[in-house]
Amino acid sequence: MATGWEDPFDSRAPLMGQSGGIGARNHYSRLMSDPFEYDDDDAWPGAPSGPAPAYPGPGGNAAAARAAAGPPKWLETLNEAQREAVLAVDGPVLVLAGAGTGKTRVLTTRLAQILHEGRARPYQILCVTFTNKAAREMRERVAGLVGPATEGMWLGTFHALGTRILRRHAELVGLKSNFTILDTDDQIRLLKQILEAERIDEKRWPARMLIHVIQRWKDKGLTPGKVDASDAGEVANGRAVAIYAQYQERLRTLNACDFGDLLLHNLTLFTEHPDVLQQYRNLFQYILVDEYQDTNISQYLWLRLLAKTDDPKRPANICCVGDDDQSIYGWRGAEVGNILRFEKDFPGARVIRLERNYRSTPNILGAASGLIAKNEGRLGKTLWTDLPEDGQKVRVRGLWDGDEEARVVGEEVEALQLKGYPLDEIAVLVRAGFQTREFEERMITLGVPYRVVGGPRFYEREEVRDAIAYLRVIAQPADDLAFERIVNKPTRGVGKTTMQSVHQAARLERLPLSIAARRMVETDELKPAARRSLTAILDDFDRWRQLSQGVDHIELTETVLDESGYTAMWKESKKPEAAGKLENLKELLVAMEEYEDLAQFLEHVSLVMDADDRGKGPMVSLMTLHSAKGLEFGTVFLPGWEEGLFPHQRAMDENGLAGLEEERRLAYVGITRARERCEISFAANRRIHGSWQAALPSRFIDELPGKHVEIEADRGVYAGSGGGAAEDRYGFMYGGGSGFGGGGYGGGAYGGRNSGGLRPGVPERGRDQGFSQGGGPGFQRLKSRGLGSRAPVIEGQAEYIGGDKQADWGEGERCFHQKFGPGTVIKVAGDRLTIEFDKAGTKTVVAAFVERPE
DNA sequence: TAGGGATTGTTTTTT
DNA sequence: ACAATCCCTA
Repeated sequence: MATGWEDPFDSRAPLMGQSGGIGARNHYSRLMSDPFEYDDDDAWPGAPSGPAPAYPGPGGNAAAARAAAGPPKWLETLNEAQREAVLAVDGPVLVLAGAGTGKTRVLTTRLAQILHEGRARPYQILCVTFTNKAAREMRERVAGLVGPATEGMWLGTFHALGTRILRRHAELVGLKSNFTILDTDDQIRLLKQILEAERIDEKRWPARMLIHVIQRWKDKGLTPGKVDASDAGEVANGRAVAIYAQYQERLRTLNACDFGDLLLHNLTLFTEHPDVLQQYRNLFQYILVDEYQDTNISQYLWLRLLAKTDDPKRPANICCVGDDDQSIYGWRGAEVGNILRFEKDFPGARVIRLERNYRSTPNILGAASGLIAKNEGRLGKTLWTDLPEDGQKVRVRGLWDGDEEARVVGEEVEALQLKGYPLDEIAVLVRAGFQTREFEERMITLGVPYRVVGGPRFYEREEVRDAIAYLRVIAQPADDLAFERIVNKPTRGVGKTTMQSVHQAARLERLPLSIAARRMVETDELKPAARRSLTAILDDFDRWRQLSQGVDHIELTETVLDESGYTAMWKESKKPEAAGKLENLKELLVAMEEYEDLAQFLEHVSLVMDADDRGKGPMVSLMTLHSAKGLEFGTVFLPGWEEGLFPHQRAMDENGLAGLEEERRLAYVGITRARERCEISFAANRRIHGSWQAALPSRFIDELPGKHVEIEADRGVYAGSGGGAAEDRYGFMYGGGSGFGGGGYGGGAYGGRNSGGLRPGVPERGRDQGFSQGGGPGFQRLKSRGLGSRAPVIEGQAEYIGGDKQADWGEGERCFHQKFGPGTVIKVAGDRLTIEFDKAGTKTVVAAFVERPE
């Protein structure tokens, strides 16, 4: 260590045997018993009283000179609280950053400040985010402030950073450093095998559910030995812990990790090898954590291990940024408690509140604040803004059913579009993924470009995963899961029975599948046909492995996909999605170019590779409230605010008040995404799982403070269809007038199969029953009058949007639509095509969305 | 071994 | 309604 400041992990120096004397060991032994005790009261070493000693900067003269040149200009544009958060670099700091208060700005500026002052080298900074996207943005923004000085910074997701560390020390936890990272699919397949061997009825204890249980344990930092037996209860006939242990065992033999392991093994590594922990503690002089409210316990423990300094006089330089009001991931193990107990963990911690909102109008802010105030157990913040204009009130609209709701939103979007309002400033945020569908269809018929954010991720698609599986087997012959996945895909006569015998042999000889298979084909154990097929594919793999030494990973992939018959399989397929799959395979090759070699690509594909965001041009965004966190839009539509859907019934059933409060935070997140316009809506009738359900307006609507909200009767929509009752209906709804449709039905919980239809009952909350109707005949009548039929509306508007261009299509021509599949054009009107789809029925769509068939 | 008919469940999502 | 998965038969 020449300078003492090099990152030992970036030089290829051997890692073990450094530091970690006896004194240190005692110190750690105390620690070792503690990290897994989440509830203990053990406190962190306190911050020293008085000003923290300036940390001796390693940056040398250049940094000193920069520091002497006066405060950097970026400080000038910060408000007081922000500046405080940026400058408080010594000691533990918790930044409570409300929505739209410039959180990212503070984080990035703080990083820049640390680098600028020469307090630490980039590699001495650990900065953790939750998503790759956040990490990328952060890096870009910091680079924008201080330039290339960010190189080498440990900036990434918990998992990416955990992986980086784990690869360095894999042997210490029984892995090899080239371990594979499994995704959910692989996990389930593996678990199924274990369940089968254990003779556990998969019907009664589905692998999906058990993997969830195991995951939850991992989230808590619990290895099989640490799980409290009573915690497992009756799950899997009381054998859940044993299964967990076996699962871990199998992972180890496969030289694989699931996502949870990436951190869990880090915890094991750090507690069992204090000298290793010591190195990282020495290394990381500053730790920054984004979205702290979303950390789970294992992440918390990881941070806690790393943040603790060996010198009790020196405080941990850890800065966590978060917002308890935006904690919406409790269901996947996030522990709001982490943020609530920060001051206890780090006595003397400074807590800085960012409350000045730069995003939304006073009305939007007021509505959101009023709503979130109904939650208990908050750290408490009061967002404020000094915008002079209150802006438009938050509009709440009650509508007849989901179709109408989608139509109204569609119309508004269209109106905004005509006014020249940029489409990418518009978002429709829904509670659950399936809700995007009706809006999608609406946008298609209107010809409004849209994008669904957060659909299936690119690398999760079947064809991409298959292709990757081939590569994984090439890179790692021991990768059984990958081998199994593609050994008979395309079908090549290596079926279940063959694989069963291979499995058996593999288990007996404790060999990886592909090795066992190689041995078997050299004997007479298999039937000749199976033996021939299996030999062929094994030879293929041998050949490809050879090839991988000679050519780059792109060429290799091309060859493999071609020679394996995989591409041919999709080319011959008649499935409507086949063309898209081939497209994705090409896309994969393009994506691979970003990586240097196969190993690097494989590393990133499971951790980092994002969904293809090749959406071009301005588009309306459709997404769930969860995926909207962190984003902002000029106009936000929030449909589906109905009891049972939002708040979601299951959230309440499974988590009671805590579940409800998380739903409320979700609503808060939704509203605070909007800068100037926020429109909430709910429908009286909604079709869920095929059957119509009457629904009550969400309780959250009641909770919105009246002075920031306007409840709107959307006349016109029903004019002439409901015998004049429509307008009254809405007046009554919130004004307490007389009823429509007789009321009396309600209870809008969405039940299962058997609750189909409407059931009599009294709304739970004793509210006015106004808006719940009985569906039935009246509803049918409405539908048949054309409320549900789209054609008249569409054609009327086609002229506005489509102009006079005649689409280049002829009637009777065959065509293909990304969403609806193949079909036949039956009518051409301007750029609108009416198409009879083979599967999806007859629809009118914009020609631009339609392609020629292959 | 493969493909078709029955069965089943259907919140949110990152890594 | 719908899709994914499972089981069974050809």
